[in-house]
Amino acid sequence: MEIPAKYSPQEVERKWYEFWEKQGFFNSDPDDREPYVIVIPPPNVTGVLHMGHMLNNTLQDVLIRRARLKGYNALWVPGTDHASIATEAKVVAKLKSEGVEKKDLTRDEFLNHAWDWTHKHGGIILKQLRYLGASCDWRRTKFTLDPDMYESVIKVFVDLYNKGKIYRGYRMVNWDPEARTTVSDEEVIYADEQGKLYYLRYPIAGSDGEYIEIATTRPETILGDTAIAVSPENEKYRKFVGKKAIVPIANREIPIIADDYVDPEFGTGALKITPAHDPNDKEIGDRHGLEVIDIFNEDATLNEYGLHYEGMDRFEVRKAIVKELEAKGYLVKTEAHMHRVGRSERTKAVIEPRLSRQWFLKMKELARPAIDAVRNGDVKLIPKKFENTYFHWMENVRDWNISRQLWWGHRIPAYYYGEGEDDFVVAENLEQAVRLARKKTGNQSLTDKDLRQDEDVLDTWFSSWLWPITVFDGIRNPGNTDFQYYYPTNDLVTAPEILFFWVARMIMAGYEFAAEKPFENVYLTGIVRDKLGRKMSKSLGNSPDPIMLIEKYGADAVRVGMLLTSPAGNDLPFDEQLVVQGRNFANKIWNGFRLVKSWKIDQTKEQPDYAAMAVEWYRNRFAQIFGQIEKDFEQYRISEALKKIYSLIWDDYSSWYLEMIKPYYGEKTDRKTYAATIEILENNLKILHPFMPFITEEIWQHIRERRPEEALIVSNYPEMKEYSDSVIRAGEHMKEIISGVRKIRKEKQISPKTPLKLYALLHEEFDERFWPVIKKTVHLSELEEGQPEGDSISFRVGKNEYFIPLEGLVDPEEEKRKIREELEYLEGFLASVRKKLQNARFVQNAPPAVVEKERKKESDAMQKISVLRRRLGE
RNA sequence: GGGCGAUUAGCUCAGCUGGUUCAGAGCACCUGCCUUACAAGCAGGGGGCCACUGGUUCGAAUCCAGUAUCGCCCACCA
Repeated sequence: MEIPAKYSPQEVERKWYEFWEKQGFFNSDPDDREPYVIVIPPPNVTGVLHMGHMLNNTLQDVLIRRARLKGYNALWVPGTDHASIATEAKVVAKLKSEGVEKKDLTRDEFLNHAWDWTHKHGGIILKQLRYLGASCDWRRTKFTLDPDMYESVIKVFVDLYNKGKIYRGYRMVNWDPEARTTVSDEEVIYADEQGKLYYLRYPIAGSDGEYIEIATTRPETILGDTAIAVSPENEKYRKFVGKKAIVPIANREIPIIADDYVDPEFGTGALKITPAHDPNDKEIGDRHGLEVIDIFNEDATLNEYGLHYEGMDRFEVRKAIVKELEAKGYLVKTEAHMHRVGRSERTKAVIEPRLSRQWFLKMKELARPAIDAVRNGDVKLIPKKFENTYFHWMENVRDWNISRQLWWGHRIPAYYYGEGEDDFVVAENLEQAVRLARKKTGNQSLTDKDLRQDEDVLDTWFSSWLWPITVFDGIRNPGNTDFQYYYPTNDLVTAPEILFFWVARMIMAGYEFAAEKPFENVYLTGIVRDKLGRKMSKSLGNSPDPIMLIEKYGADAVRVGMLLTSPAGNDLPFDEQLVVQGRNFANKIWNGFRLVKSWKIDQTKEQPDYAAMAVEWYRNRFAQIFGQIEKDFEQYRISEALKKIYSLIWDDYSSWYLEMIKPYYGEKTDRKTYAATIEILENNLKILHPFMPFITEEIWQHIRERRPEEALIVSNYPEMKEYSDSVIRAGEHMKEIISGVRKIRKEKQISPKTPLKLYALLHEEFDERFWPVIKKTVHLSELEEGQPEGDSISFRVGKNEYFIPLEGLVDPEEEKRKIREELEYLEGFLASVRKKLQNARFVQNAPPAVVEKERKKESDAMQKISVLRRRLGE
């Protein structure tokens, strides 16, 4: 069989993915094994894969594949989120481009369009995950608007309502005038923006030219003013309190009140109060029983309270009204002013605080068990630093506005039968609603025709907070086998950006609806950034297309590239170079395999000593590194684990082990060594498989014919083994000897083909079983103890001295200079050790083991020094 | 404004319970090599006052305090 010198991942990856899926290796059903479960953070149904998903899902796949190899019943549940605001915005935009306005459509018509869109674009991202190698149980794919999911969400709403945790409130909410919906606090992005502070004078009613001066950033809202507030401490304004001021232009009289909220130092010390358009003003208004005048329409144009500005946009009005105020002499001055402006995460529109009737969920009680869970370690956040942020948020959690003025989503199951505040019922369906409404009103003739369902839908997160429960149907049918077996799940891998949106709320939902945490560990990834440290985004165009990367370098390479430099919680500065490194690694592995495969076996040949030793050494080395890798995994140091595997395979296995056992040119290898090498290779493949599933499976299947159920993906993970420190230490010594010889060859330009003699003066023990390995690896003709006659070049490893006789090539002065240099260093070192030992306080206070160590250093250094002195003939 | 975290080689980061397994890795860089697995490679090499200032200690990259810079989160200053 001809194996190409360059590994080409493209067909290989397709082939094995299809094979795995067809064999059902991704599938999981309850059995008597211990389950290991991850639920995917459901991506937006119409989204496409970006670099953040790549990182996220690679991590999940690594964890799942490793668990599968370790014999767990591993399940990774995939799915998508309906993403109400994002998807609706896309559908609205698409319709608009076709000349159709949402407002001209009925709800059903619009939803039909939305479903069309979803069917057309939905699931692309799931297909893309397959290219990455994601080993999800695709049979279990869920969508948050699936009928069973929908039903669960509604059931939860009704339940919470009946428990008194959901209420309707007339509240100040974040209004996105472009999407014409409320958005949650978390969906508002605040940034400092340059604005202006306008100083305006309001005449005092009934006075003679007296006025009070206020400062505002929003002059257009004066039409909604219902008071002027000053600080009660403020001497200057005390005389005005209780009097009335006249709103410019509107010419309405409004009271002047005193309230502690007002900072006498800021602006003019007097504050105009517009309860309809500012949360603080609303609070002040509530305290003082002020009128509320809402001057805006849904799209933030002015309504009839805007007088002659009616119909104009808020920002145009701002410009216009400033001119009018100036013309009429009300404007005192304008100052530049930096202030924080909130914008909608989705539409970027400036958020308008708006009073409206919304549905809220009380959070305080729900938060309590979720706080405890993290505090007592039932749920662990990785890295731990996020716990502080978590607690801070949870302890100051505010009620959650769960209604959205959108159509795409779970429709709020409230049914109205009248116009009154309380003329509604909450029920799982219309039929029940009728029953409840009849009971509530006492009107038995009431029918479904008399009921109107609430027009709004629920916040997307109101369905995703149930995700780990609903994917197993744990709301509707908590007794079912899947739910009993798989819940709670094990690990969750997600971005810290949605710690509150999603993770915290899932923990709350877990305890509220399943009486149990939803997962044990939350691994928070970083943000993928570009080389310049900018967040990758579509608008910047700095994000590579992950699918293109996979096509160019292979999924294995991309996975390695993503993981090489991404410790938990740290941002990942992505550079295509990392993927190149991954690709090169794949090629390295491939060629290592080609080498082994090229060896011919001599069935009768005895195993040479060097090979026996090489095998022993590598097995020990593997056991050592494997232990470290397992520890890294326990601590979710996945990047570290990968780096260790990378170096084990590249350095220890390829550069050392394979070179050590490589048969002499033209010779065959013996059976025993070959078998050991295959076993070693297979173990390497097993620990690498979670990171690079495709190439490992490909090689695994090339090693020998295997039945389908013998595939690597479902094989068994290596066991932890004891290893010999002394063999590993001697191995390091050996590496140094070999490097020493190579260095001399290089310096003296001696071809690797020229045999050399090596003499060794051993002042400390060295495992002599390594001699044959050294002899072979650096092509020695002879190896003797002692010191050679005549000129030679020497080097030192530990306390031992090694010499290569090189008659005529040696410059004795040069040799002496090297020795003196080394002596100098050692003497300096010795002096520093002695200084420590002569310090009585050190000897007294330091632990005996440390002192002992220093003594050993001292004697070692002295020995080395005397060895070198002798060589100088001193 | 409040809180949290970071600062180690040109870049990205390890360095866990203070003591040569403490100054490390990968990439990048430099010098040789197309050596019969791999130039997507091999062999070798240079490079750091561990942000700054103090403190604790026999001993500090590591612990403490302050300063500076950066990042993140939270917050209603018009």
